[in-house]
Amino acid sequence: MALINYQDSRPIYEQIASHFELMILSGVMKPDEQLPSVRTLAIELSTNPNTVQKAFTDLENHGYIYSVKGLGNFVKENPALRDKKKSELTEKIRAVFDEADMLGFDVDEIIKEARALR
Amino acid sequence: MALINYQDSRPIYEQIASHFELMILSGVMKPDEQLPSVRTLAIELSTNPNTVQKAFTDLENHGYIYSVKGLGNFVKENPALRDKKKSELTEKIRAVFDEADMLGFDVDEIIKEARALR
DNA sequence: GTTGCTGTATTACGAGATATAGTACACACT
DNA sequence: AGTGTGTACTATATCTCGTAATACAGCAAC
Repeated sequence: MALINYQDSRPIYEQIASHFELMILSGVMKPDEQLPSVRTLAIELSTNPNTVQKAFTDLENHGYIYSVKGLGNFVKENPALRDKKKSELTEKIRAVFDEADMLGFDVDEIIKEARALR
Repeated sequence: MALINYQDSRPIYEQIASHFELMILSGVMKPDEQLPSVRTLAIELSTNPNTVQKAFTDLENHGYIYSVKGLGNFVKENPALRDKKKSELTEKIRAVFDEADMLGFDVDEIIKEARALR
């Protein structure tokens, strides 16, 4: 699994956070499951412990994980997060629909083409 | 029309470029119509001429406008741009569909909800 | 030709984000 | 005690974004 991509313009800490966000929301990582330690992951990704820590701090602030000093970071039980994520995706779609409308594109056609690409 | 929004995290030059991109693609601004001068617009937006110029340079590089030294910047005739923009919107939608799939969300339901928001 | 508008180029500076590096301390388990 | 964990802090470097000032070049109207 390519956790981060150096060609990606997004900051490394954000890519790390996104990765675990996906793992948690999709259920691949279960509640109370331990995340890799900041030092371990930093070595694995050839990056810096501080960068990993920033990703973990962000995840904690968003309710995805909790941390125990001396023990590690763990997946947090938080069912509401799935609904929140779904709302975010819906809003993202709505914004694109709006833009398509403003430009006079047929939204149904765009949906159809997007599906054909998969 | 609020051309730029200081609450928006996007850089000012990008917001300016997006604004005129929309004006041009939607047909509100016609081919050979003149854009405001870099100095005028800079004053109007309480920003710097260099910031406006960066937006205009980007627009020129993307084929939206052409510039004549001593005269100004003008909308370029370029019908292919609409197709390009449509492809971009389609790709954006496709990416969200993919993410929704990965998380086990029902794409049809998200589409329905997105439409209900408008 | 002068004036006044336009675009363009260049340099400099500052603030903030991103990332690295090193060090230190606190806590938990064995 | 030793090891691995999270956390905090400082310092440094680089890049982006934006501002600022200046200079030069081209077009049009007088």
